[in-house]
Amino acid sequence: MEKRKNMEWEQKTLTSELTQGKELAKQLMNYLHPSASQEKRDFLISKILFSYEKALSLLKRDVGSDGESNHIPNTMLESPTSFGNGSPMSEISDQDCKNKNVFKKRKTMPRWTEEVKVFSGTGLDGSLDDGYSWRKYGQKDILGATYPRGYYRCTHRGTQGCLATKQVQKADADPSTMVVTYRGEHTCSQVLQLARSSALSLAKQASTGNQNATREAEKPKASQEMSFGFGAGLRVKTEDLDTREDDIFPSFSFPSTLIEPENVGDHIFCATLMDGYSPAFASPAATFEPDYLQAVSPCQMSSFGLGLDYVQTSESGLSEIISAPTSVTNSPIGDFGFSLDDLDFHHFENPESFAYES
DNA sequence: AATATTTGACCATC
DNA sequence: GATGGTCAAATATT
Repeated sequence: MEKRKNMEWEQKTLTSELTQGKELAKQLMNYLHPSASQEKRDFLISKILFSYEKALSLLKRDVGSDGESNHIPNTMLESPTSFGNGSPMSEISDQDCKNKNVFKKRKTMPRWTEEVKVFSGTGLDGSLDDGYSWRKYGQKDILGATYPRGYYRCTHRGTQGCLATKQVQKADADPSTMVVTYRGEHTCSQVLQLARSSALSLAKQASTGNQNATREAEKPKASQEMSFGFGAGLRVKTEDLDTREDDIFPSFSFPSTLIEPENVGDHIFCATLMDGYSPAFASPAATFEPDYLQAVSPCQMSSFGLGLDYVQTSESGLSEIISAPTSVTNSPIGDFGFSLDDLDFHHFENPESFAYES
């Protein structure tokens, strides 16, 4: 029924992504000549990467073998056999499904979440923009809570099947504090593409040493929004790390492959921060090279140059406390003027240098 | 069963 | 018409 539909859809998406990756790779072959546009190559490469990351994301979600991923929607748990032929899940027999050991963990740990507490100052409130576009789909008075909880999903759910959602709620104690809980990963290309152009720009500057080369080029909308939303001096704090292995080293879709596990260990903050976002610069070993194009999520961008602490919460999530401590006005974007283009390059080489703010 | 989350229809605004 | 909010009902979770 509903779940079946969902899974069929995911399989379609998976096939589509893989097919697209294949087609893009074919296209790339036509641009292999040195005379061909490097930019086009870069573009194709990053598109291919994205396609595969998205496909992997779907697979992880579906297969989710023990420890590998606990980011499994409950909707996937109840009728695993309804997967079509060829699907990884079709390998799982009915008996397996009845074996509690197989799915027990998933039952108790439904979805992975990321929580963000946003201490917004006056004037920013719930409209605080995290760079993604959301559509509100519900609101509910929560028992014991003073303020209602708003439910949002990614605008690109329909078009790109992005399953990310978030909940926004004012903190009981402090109405000026917003508690934002993120659920699911963004698989939409919105952020990726916005960020890519900027990353490309930066990479070029770095490689050529020409600071002005692409300055005019792209000021990604996302980073501008971020500067608007978070620019008023965000603060994020880290607190109670969950002890569950899966949560400390969450598996993740996007360019998580770029993080070597050992490096993740060294930077739990970064690893968890990037969980759900793009961890391109999470690893201390991650170098930033022109042909190493990666997406930068708005969250990351916001973290560059702005003190951010992130909070891993008990609910297998990541929390982020963002505060606008002082007078906050609805300053226009330009007032903050923050964008990747304005960042010093060393920020990328020393992720930890900007990650914390004690 | 109670509560939380999502859906889907409807409406408003640009 | 595209986009996004509201709200009751349906569904999922605890």
